[in-house]
Amino acid sequence: MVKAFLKPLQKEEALNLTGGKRGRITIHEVASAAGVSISTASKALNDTGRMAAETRERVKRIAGEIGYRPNALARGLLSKRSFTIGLLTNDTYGRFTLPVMAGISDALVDHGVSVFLCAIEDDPALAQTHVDAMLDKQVDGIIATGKRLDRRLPVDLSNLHVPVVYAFTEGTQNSVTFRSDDEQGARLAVEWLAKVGRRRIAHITGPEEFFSVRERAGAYHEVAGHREPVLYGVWSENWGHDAVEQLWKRPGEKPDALFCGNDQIARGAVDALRERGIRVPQDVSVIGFDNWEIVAAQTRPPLTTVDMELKELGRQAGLTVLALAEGRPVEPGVRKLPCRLVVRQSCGGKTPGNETKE
Amino acid sequence: MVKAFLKPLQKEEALNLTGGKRGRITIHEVASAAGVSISTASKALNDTGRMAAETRERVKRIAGEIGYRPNALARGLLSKRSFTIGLLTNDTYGRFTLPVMAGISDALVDHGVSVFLCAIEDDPALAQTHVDAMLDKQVDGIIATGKRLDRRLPVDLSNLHVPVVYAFTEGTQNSVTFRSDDEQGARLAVEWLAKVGRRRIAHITGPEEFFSVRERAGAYHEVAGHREPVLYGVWSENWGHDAVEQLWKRPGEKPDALFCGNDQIARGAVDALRERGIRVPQDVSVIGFDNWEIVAAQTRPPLTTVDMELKELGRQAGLTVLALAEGRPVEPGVRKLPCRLVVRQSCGGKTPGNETKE
DNA sequence: ATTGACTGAGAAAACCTTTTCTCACTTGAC
DNA sequence: GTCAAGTGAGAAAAGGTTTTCTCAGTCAAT
Repeated sequence: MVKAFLKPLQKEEALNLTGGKRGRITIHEVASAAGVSISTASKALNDTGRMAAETRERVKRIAGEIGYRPNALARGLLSKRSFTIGLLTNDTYGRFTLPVMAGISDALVDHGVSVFLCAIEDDPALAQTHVDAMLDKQVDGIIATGKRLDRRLPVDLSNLHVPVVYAFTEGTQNSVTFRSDDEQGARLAVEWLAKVGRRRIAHITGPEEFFSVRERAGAYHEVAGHREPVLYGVWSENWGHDAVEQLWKRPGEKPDALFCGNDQIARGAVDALRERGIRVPQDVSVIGFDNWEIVAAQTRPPLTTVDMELKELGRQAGLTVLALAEGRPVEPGVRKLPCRLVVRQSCGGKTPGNETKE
Repeated sequence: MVKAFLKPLQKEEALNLTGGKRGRITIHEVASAAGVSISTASKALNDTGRMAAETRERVKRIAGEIGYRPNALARGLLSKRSFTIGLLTNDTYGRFTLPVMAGISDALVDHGVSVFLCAIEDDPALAQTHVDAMLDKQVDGIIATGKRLDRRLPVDLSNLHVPVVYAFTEGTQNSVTFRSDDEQGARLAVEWLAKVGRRRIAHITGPEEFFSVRERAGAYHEVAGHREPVLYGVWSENWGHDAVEQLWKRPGEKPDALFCGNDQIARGAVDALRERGIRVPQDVSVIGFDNWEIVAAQTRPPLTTVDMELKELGRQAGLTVLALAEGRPVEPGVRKLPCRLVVRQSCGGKTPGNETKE
């Protein structure tokens, strides 16, 4: 590769950019190129004020020609709007944060809003540092997101003077919180199993102290109708594997379907069934939760599962924080967004094409 | 939940914040509270200028008491430094981006730098929109990252007037690019297999058009010494599974070790071996690549694999873009960062404790 | 010819900091 | 008692933009 230092290169760049004058093109350049004052230039570009249509057009044309772009810092200083929001998350691995982030970005990019992503582990000091940095940079709002519905971020966001929206994490009093409707999602799963003809549905899931685990288990009991005990455990493939061992060692009738608390558990269960020579989906149907592509789509057979629509959740959180930033009224409270069933092959039933979204 | 609208709530907040005067506390408030001019206040807070030690202390104390925080927009307008950088990625799933992001953030948070995350799918228009938005916001620099070493992002960053650093994606002439040393990583893997006593090592990997696939295969040939053909395929568990079928259907001696191009392939291979009644690691050692925890740690047995140290890569990219932003000279070129072997159980050999980092 | 309304455009203030320049005052030396 | 040097602190400009205010000029109506 080349040996030259980068410093001189930058100088070259600066040179061929504005022909000697350092820095970016400002509205002053536009004004003088168009032969008007900066106030007129500003008004022309923003479609405000009064002026001859010809003048307005000329200014706009020239601005376009010389590649003028307004300095958002200067604009923000005056308007008190930075067109920037902060996304705070303690989900290091990004399983939940990334889809949420994608949704936020998707919803806000058209409004010219950019997103600061701040991954605070579970470190209160780090979290505070990031929040302070964001506030210093005059973010228009903050979205807090996490990996668990029933846990708070390790930082208090309740008395900031910018709006805060919570997504997939527990919010404060009088805040706006978006979360998935786990009850409805679980119902979707169990109803699907019933629809494909299953009657003896077992439920293998995560730790009972998770709120969403209890909600899903509640819906399971309600829909399945029987009093089959729920197998609580951890969120791992190993647990799914072990739970199947337990179930099949028990005397009496075996289940003909497994509703698993997440895709990893489902995957472990599928593996255990195969090891026992039980066919999925012919002998037993297995359904997961999360639609974590990397797990659900790669399992053999690919998992039918419940998608929490996190991207949509992010989209709505983004639009809401924007609304609050613009002073539009928003009703506080918890908003539950419906889940969606993704049919693949692990339950049998009709598979309407390739159901993998995005 | 409560029925009240959020609008009046915000007003309340604004009220108890500065006692009637809307908005944040500025240096004016500090100055008048301390009985000095704003210039003196500024100099006191920034440890510049000359003044009585007592004055400086008093200003600082009062600033702390009333909770003054300088407005980064105003500061940036003047200093032409926004303490903000942009991270551009086309890795929607975040497998590579998240660790890189974590490293960047980790390295820069102490310098007061925040990071805009922009996920451009592979959409040139979206990418341009995001780049423009970042430039408008006066980012001090941009880091481009991707999911493939030998592919460019769908946007030209070569003539920006802010520094650009490439991480885990192909850069332009005279740029700074950070990437993992796949050759060294592959050598690490094969040498480890040799060290645990394996001699007939096969290599199952991804598509040959990937640069990193060719590099790893090259190192494999070199270290393994023999002319065993490489099995090229795709990055999926299914391929790992199928490749084992192929290998074991072939006449002649079977391999006693598999070096897999990524963890997913390794996982598929382990599954296939188990189905054939071959024990891992007693009969065959399997090693992966990527150290994707979710795959590597959940496989039974957990995979020994190669970690590309993406977080460190991000850290260095962050520090480099910062250096460039501050005008410090940086030698252009491609920097290869060494990989690290993560020993779990799929190869046998000694397992020095729990080797999962972070 | 005078008024009134309207039009097009510029001057200046404001946003919040930092930095340079200036100035009044003190002190020590001759 | 004058001068030079040094000290502490404030005034003002700058950064790029938006917005309000002002003003000169035009035109139609009286």
